[in-house]
Amino acid sequence: MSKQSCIRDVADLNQINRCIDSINAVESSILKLSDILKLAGNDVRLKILFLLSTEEDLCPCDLSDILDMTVPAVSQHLRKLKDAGLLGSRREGKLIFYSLQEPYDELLKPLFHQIENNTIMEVLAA
Amino acid sequence: MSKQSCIRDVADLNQINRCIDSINAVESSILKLSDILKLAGNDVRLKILFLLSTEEDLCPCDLSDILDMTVPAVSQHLRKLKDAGLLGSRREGKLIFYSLQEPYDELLKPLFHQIENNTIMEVLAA
DNA sequence: TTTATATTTAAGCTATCACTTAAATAATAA
DNA sequence: TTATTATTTAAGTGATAGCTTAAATATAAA
Repeated sequence: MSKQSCIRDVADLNQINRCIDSINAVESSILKLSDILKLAGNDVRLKILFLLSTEEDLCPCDLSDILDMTVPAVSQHLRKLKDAGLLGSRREGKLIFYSLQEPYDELLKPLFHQIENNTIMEVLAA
Repeated sequence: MSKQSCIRDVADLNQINRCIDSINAVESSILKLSDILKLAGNDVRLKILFLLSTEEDLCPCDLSDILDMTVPAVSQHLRKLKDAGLLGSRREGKLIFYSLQEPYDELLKPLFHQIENNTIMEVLAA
């Protein structure tokens, strides 16, 4: 309210206050979800997440081949996903295998479902 | 394959080729979805989308009050969402009302569901 | 130990993001 | 017309993203 305010007399104050309350009630969820979506909102990372939704686990070296990117570039994406808790990792000798963490699997499933069914492209066409 | 290749002999070439094929099959869907998620991966825009999933429509002036932001800042977010086709707009005199476009409503519904149920925060706690 | 492999980290660079303020545009009212 | 209100657009700025290359770290094999 501080910076400015709608001054037109047709403004629906009920609606505005309802919206303010609505946002207040979910503020922290929104912040958390937008952080997750920010990570998923990059084609390289979305590919990694998508692959790990079906593959048990993958190492940076594999992903570098699959995505046709340098290993450091892949590694830096993996780090972000791991820092946010979306991925876990396990060492096996010289290799480090990354896998999708359970709860995020659930969260992302509906989106991946749309990818596999190419529903997204239908949306695009509409 | 160009830049480098896994040279370890334990590399699962079957898995790598399966992944390459898998990504190729959904490449365009991934690109489209990551663009959408990039837009949703910002707390201001996610709030706008969330509000418009329940409110019929809202104008920049209302959103400026609700989100406590300057009108130009709101307007620039709305522009991005509209350019991507997530929002539509309708003029009514001096006011311009933005609303969520149908197919994206469907796409985002599962995410908003998680917000409303605070499932996200449970994930966070896990 | 030395060597090789896998991965991470660091530094640098360009592009993009999200805001700010000021100016431009559009519609209405006086 | 002029003035007011709603919105957009534009220019400028500091912060961040995502890559590159080079160097550091970690494990295992010779």
